[in-house]
Amino acid sequence: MTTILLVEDERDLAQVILRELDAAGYRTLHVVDGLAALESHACEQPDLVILDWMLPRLDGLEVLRRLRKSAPTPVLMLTARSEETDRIVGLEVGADDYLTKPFSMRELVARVRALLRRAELIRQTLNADRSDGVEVLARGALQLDPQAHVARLDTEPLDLSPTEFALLHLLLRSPGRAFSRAYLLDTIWRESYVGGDRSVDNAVLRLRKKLGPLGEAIETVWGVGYRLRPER
Amino acid sequence: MTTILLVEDERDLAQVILRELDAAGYRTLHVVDGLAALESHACEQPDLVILDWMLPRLDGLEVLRRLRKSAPTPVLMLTARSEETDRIVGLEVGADDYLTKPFSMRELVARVRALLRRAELIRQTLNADRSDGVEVLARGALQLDPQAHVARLDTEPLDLSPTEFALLHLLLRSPGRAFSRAYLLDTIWRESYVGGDRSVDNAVLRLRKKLGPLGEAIETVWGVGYRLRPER
DNA sequence: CCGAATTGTCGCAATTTTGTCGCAAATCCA
DNA sequence: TGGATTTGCGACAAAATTGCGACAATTCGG
Repeated sequence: MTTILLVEDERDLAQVILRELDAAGYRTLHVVDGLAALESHACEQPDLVILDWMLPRLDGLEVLRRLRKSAPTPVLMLTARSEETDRIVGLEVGADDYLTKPFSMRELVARVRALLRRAELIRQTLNADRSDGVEVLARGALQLDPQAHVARLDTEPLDLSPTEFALLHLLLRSPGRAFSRAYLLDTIWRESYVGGDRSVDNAVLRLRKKLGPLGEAIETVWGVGYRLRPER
Repeated sequence: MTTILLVEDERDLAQVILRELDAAGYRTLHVVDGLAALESHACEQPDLVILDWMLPRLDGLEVLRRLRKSAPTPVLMLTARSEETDRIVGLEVGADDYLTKPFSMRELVARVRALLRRAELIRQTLNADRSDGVEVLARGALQLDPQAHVARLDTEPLDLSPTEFALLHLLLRSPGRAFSRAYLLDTIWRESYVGGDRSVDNAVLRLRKKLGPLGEAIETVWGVGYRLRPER
């Protein structure tokens, strides 16, 4: 059976989430701090981890970092509102998805399903192309090091804004995949009160400019969004 | 057009909100009590509901509970209290977001937009769920990758419009099955089925052209619609 | 508190897509 | 075969989407 590990210290919220996942047919585990999370993960090998950002003993970011070193288990992070910087940092460390509090149970379950499905697909296709968020990504003369938070073009460092960096990182993580504007807004922007579709356009515009000739590798998928053209 | 149902008994506040939503380009409906809310929701099927917590005749929480039994319409709750317990109870029943009074119109509109966006995203995800939307489909030299949103003919990418892509995707998902024009309009054109049958014809026409020789694989089912001829 | 960097918004032009119409061609049915 | 339907298809206009510059709001150091 599919097992989900919930790492959440707010008891009330945790109760609600557990009941919901249970009802959705998943086996659930629950721990309330970061160290326990690592232990439980090592010993139970859950199929997915739901991880709160703020935790006693070891915060969510650090937990995520360490998880990533041991296994590719998909991670859904829970963050409180307006932790924008943290969010982008989290993306770079390799969380697979985010939910901003407050969120509905309906949405949580939907995301869990989506993540599990994606993980399954990756397992099936043996897609080695999947990055675990800490490895250096490259495409042609372009290179991106998530840990160092540096992108280079022909060894020349690119001066990217946080948004541009996150966008490029996301695109590089899945070359060839088309991202809808809605998905990008939900993944990179995340704050509910910002951004219409035009914001995405502009972010892409600015990134394309900074990438110079390689900017053309970011293709427009008409009526949908954008995609990084795979390396031949 | 996107329709929003506002359930709010304070007339003054309601006026302000309605004006704002109107200015933002949404179609608005307004009722002042819980029972009317359920009726209106059943009959108008709005895309989003803004629901006050305290209402005459049937309180917001109960309305929410009943709404959830009938439809997944996203709900934004307005509440005067900000206690943790209320938040938890609300989330459990399935509210999608909260606003605590007083709030700014700017924020309200932003949240509305975000909720609608997210609802669209969830709809997409669930849709993909139902129809194996992530597997690469193929038929002869033709290949379609839903994730990348790319179709190829002999490894050569085809430049398809959104409608053409959706149509080809649908056909490839069920080779041999005949689709009526009515069904296609309902499935691909969705609510915007302003188009008549001729729109379908044209979409097929354009798709056939772009498919070249393989265009003939899309057969006309006289008096009904179209079908993709199965591979031998 | 001031300047620089970042980012959201707006407007307009350019591009692409899509619905409609008219007529020819094909199909069906008696 | 002949007439009634239905479909194929080119052309055009309307609508939708995107590119992109300009500007404003915001943030962040110093």
